[in-house]
Amino acid sequence: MKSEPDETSIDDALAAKAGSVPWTGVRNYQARNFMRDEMRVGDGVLFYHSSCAEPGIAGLAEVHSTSYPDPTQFDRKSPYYDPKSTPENPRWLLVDVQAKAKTRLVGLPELREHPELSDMIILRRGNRLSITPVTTAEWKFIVQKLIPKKTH
DNA sequence: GCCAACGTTGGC
DNA sequence: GCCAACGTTGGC
Repeated sequence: MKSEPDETSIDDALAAKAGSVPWTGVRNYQARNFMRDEMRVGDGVLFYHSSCAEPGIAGLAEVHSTSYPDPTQFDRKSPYYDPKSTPENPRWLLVDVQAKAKTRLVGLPELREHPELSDMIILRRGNRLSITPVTTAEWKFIVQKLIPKKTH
C-alpha cells in the first residue's frame, strides 16, 4: 500500500493514537475493489513510501478492519471530497491499517534487482495503482530475505 | 519540473 | 460504445 510520507509516513502510522490509521483518499476503483474484495483482517501489508526522495518499502503493517465508507468523500473541505458520492450510496471505501514495524528502506532500484520480484505489479512500467496485491512468494522473499529480522 | 502512462469524462 | 481531451500519478 502506497503512502506519501509527507502525508502519512510509517513513523506517523506507528505513532497513531488509535493504534491504526484509516487509509483515506483512495479514488481509484481497482484499488478500492482490492480493499473491498480481497483484503481480510490480519493480512500483511508492505508499507510503501511513494512520491518522495527515496521511494520504497519502509515498513510492515496489517489490515485492521474490513472496508467501510471513506468519510473524507463527504467532507466538502477535504481534498478527497467527491460531490457525486452520498452516504446512502458511497463510492469510496477504506480499511484501517495497523503499522507493525519500521524497516530499513528497501528502495525501488533494489526491488528491481531481484528476479524473484520481477512480476510485482508495483514494479511494472507505468504502474500507478496505490494498492496492489503481493503474492505469498513475494511477501516471503521480501520479509525473510531483504528485511533484517531485528527491524521487525 | 518533466513527462510517460493511464484513468476518467463527456460529446457524439 | 467510441475516443479525444483532459487530469492525475509518480519516478526521475
